[in-house]
Amino acid sequence: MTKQYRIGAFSKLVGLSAYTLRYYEDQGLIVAHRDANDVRFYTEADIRWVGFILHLKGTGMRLNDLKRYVRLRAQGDATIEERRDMLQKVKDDAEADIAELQMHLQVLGHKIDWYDGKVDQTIADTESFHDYLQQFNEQGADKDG
Amino acid sequence: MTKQYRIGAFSKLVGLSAYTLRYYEDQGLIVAHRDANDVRFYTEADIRWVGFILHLKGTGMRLNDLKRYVRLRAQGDATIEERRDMLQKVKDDAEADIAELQMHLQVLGHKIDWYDGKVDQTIADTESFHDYLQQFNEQGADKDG
DNA sequence: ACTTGCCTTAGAGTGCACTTTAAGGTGTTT
DNA sequence: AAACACCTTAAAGTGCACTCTAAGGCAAGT
Repeated sequence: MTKQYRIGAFSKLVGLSAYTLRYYEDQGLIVAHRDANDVRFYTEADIRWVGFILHLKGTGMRLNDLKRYVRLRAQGDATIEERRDMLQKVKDDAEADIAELQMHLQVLGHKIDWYDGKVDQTIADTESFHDYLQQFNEQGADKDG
Repeated sequence: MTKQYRIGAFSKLVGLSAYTLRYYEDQGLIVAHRDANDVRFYTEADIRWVGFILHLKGTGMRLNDLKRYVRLRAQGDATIEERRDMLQKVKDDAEADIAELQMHLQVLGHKIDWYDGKVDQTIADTESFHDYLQQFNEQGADKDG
């Protein structure tokens, strides 16, 4: 009834190489089904599971943590809180990363503006980027990161 | 007059190991000054330069691109536009990364909410995360990412 | 018959950015 | 005199997540 995919087709579907799918299986992240000839096949549910793995990886979760998450999942509902907390930490970390990234981007943006000023002469030839930056730095800035 | 720092002190100041500072110098990213005994020293201006390098690295710029940037910088004002364009690309890429990250984070957030619902019983024991997710997916969603 | 797609294990290779070691040295401080 | 901070070059090691090769073998399609 529900569609089945062998590793080649599944690979294209989820955007991971067949190598990587076997590697993830080795690592215990995925369990493939097998046909009568021991050939792997995957179903719609596996698409969703790999999709979720990719969301987790996409937020910066490491394979080791992913493995722990999968082990907890296998232990059933008793581990729901622990899994929730894992995800919360991943989320908090990712949000901190974004905040830091945006801080760096702000400086980058100023530098680009400064270059634009140099090119169209609205910034004096003699003004250094450091001096130019001061105006965005007037008060309330921390010294580092 | 202006303060000088040897590699150990400078290392603590900028948060890079002495190894890394020498490595960056090898790679042409930094030029250290030398005293009469060939011992490296750094000044306030070097703090600012390393700071800027860290902003660039912080937005995901690779060492190879950083090297190219530094080479262009050494060639003077004629390369300003090229440098501007490099930074713009780094910025655009980083912003795309953030957008993707936030997309992943949204799913993560939903999963956390779903766990919370399981824990306090506001979500039926039988409801799958996939079904739960559908409500945020009503229309206008692309299939992937 | 041959090609294609899949299977196995074990191990090597890749890319990036460091990080450390080895094995010698100089100069300053305690 | 010993400890400490620094210097050199060249090379090896680390961590992560793949990525690929080797060398064998099955099963289905053309």
